[in-house]
Formats: sequence, structure tokens, C-alpha cells
Amino acid sequence: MELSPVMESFVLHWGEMGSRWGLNRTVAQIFALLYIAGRPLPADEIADTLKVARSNVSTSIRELQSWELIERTHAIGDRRDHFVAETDLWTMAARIAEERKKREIDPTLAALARCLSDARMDDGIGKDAVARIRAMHDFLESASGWYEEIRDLPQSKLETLMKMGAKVARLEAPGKKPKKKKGKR
Amino acid sequence: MELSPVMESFVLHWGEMGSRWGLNRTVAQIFALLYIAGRPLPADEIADTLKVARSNVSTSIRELQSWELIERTHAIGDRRDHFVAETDLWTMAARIAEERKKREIDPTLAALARCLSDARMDDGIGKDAVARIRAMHDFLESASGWYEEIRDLPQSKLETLMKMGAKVARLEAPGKKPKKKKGKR
DNA sequence: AAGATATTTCAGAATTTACCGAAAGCAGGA
DNA sequence: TCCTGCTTTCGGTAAATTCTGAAATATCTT
Repeated sequence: MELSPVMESFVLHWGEMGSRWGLNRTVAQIFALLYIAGRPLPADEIADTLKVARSNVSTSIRELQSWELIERTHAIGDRRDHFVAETDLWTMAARIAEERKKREIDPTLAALARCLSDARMDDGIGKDAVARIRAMHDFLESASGWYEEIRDLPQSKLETLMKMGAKVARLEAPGKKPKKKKGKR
Repeated sequence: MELSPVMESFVLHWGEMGSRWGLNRTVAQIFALLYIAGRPLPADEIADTLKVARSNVSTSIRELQSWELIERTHAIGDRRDHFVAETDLWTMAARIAEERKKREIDPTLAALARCLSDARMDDGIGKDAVARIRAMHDFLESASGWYEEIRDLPQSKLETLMKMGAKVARLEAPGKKPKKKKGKR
């Protein structure tokens, strides 16, 4: 596939950003390419376009599938696997949130719980230190619980909720109480 | 500083997790140590405790300061700098969110905007591809705007908002309409 | 101002991570 | 069952990142 200048810079930017996100450059670039292509691409075409080894594409695609950000499809008369990116952005965001939680939050929560239960046998640790571990554990757990509650809301509900957020924010903003209801900052 | 077994595993776990978070191991460990210590520690004591080079501590501390997760303090009669971790978890979360947005979202948004403006001069890119870039840009921008609206809410307001979220979630949950108000799933 | 103590910078060493290309594995014909 | 086209696995290498120790810098003390 031939990349126009803008498409190329889109892909390159995603590559750089991907690193900051825990993905590696190639993985991120492949996703960007599929997203911008807007149609299923076979692995070897991806490799050609991005100038990376075919095997590298294979590995990266597996990673993208574990994030559920791309899907395998087929074309008639073509034995090769093709891949398409998820294009709905709400879905993308949800998938990313889910996966990051799974990789970042859940293991941490488990480790903290382990620390707390071990703390009983550990006479070298102070009460206040245990309390701080517990505080962190409880905080993460409640954030996690909240996320789970809203995770399955349909998009429309989420949008409602976000609007509510904005409203709450506006309502008696810190330091400047509106005197009249007409006063819309 | 002597680490008890639980304290040590807390620190080690943070080290591992930090990697998944874009921090490196040492940076994360130092933060964990300061958090669990609950009192200001001088840099050389940190180095001793974690068995890393003094210079490494210096670099890592700078990184933690850029996240505003630790603060430099002083003790009378001691010329050395001491460091304490932020212990309020809401504040911590806010700082992390702010910094991640700054590092992950803002540059991406800027790059997308650049792509969009460049797209005019690029006759190699299809209309639909431009539309997808725009969709991503707009999505990120509105998420970003929402974040900015709630970012400065006091903790109490945020908690209210989270409760609202839970309520919206419960209210006519997808696939199971409650018939009576008593029915609390 | 010189000496003592504390911090930062930096070049190279060590470690970790990403990538390539060759070989192996797996279908679906002939 | 033996090609043939496609995909995955894997050992080694290249690249990037992290860490160290020595040297430079800064700051107090006398």
C-alpha cells in the first residue's frame, strides 16, 4: 500500500506515541496503518508498507489482537489472513481502558492485598505503614469498582453522565458562586 | 533504612508495576519507598536502602519531581535534601492523570491537528481517511475537554459525581428493566 | 578562601527490549 | 501424500534504555 505524506506522518506519530503507551513502535504503527487504511490488509502488505520483517508483523498482530483492537478477516479467493482495525472510537477507548486496567490495576490490587495479609506476620513494619498500604489498596479498589459499574453503559448513557459531570463542575464552582442562574460563567 | 519483608515486597512490586506505567523501575521503587517510609528521607539513605547508585537516585528524584509526586524538604541541622512522597491518594491520582494527559494526549492531539491541516495539500489521501483522522481528533478533544472540566473539582464533588455514575448505571440496566423500585438487583 | 559535604552531569558498561531472517509448522489443493 | 503458499516460532543480533562510578559543580562552614 502506498502511503501519502499525511498518512505516513499519521502512522509515524502513532509509532512514537505507542511507546509512551506501553505498546512498541511497530505495534502502534500497524494499528495506525490499519486504522487509516479503512479496509482489511494482509500481513505481507503491512510488512511491505512499513518496511519491517514479516515475522515482526506476525508478533505485533498477535499483540493487537490481545488488546482486541484489530480483527482477522478473510477475502474470497485469497488464502491469506487480512486484518481490520476497530474504527469506533468509543469501543477503542473501552478496549484500551479494559486492557490497561487488567494489566496495570488488577495485578497491583492483588499485590497490595497480599501485602496486607502478610503484614500480620511481619513485626518489622509499623502500624502507620500498614495503614498507608491499606489506604492505597482501598482507593484502588473503589476506583476499580466504579469503573466496573460504568464500563458496560451504552454510549448514550456515558454521554449523559459526562454532561452531568460538566454541570456539577459549573454548579458553584470553587471560589466563584454564581448569584443568578442566568450567569453562565 | 531497614526494610521489613512486607515493605520490601511493596517496594519491589511497585518497581515492577512502574515499568508498565512508563516509569522505570528505580523511579517507581523510590516513590514506593518514600510512600511507605512516611517520613522525609535523604538521597543517600534511599540509595543505601535500594542498593542503587547515588547518581541514579538523583536522576530518578528529578523525574518524580516532574510528576509532582514527591517534595523536597529539609531538616534542621542537616544540610542534605530530604524527600517526602505525596500521601493523599486523590492528589496522587490527579497528578498522575494530569501528567499522563500532558505526555500522552496533548502531543497526540497536536499531531492530529497538524495532520488535518496538512491534509488539504495532500492529494494522495482519501476523503474517508481524512474523516477518520478527524473523528479521532474530535474524540480525543472532547474527552480532553471533559477531563479539564472535572479536573479541578474538590474531592467531595468528584465523589458525588461517581455516585451519580453508579446510579445511572443501575437505572434501567441494559437487558433488565426493574419493575419495582424495591428491586435492587 | 580553603576545605568539607552534598548534588548533578556524563561517558561508558550492563541490561533489557525490539527486530530480523532462517527454519519449522500448518493448512489446502493436486 | 507431497507440493505450495502462508503463518508462526525462535536464536541471535541490533538498538534502546537504565545504571554506574568518576569527575564536575554547587553550597555551606570555618
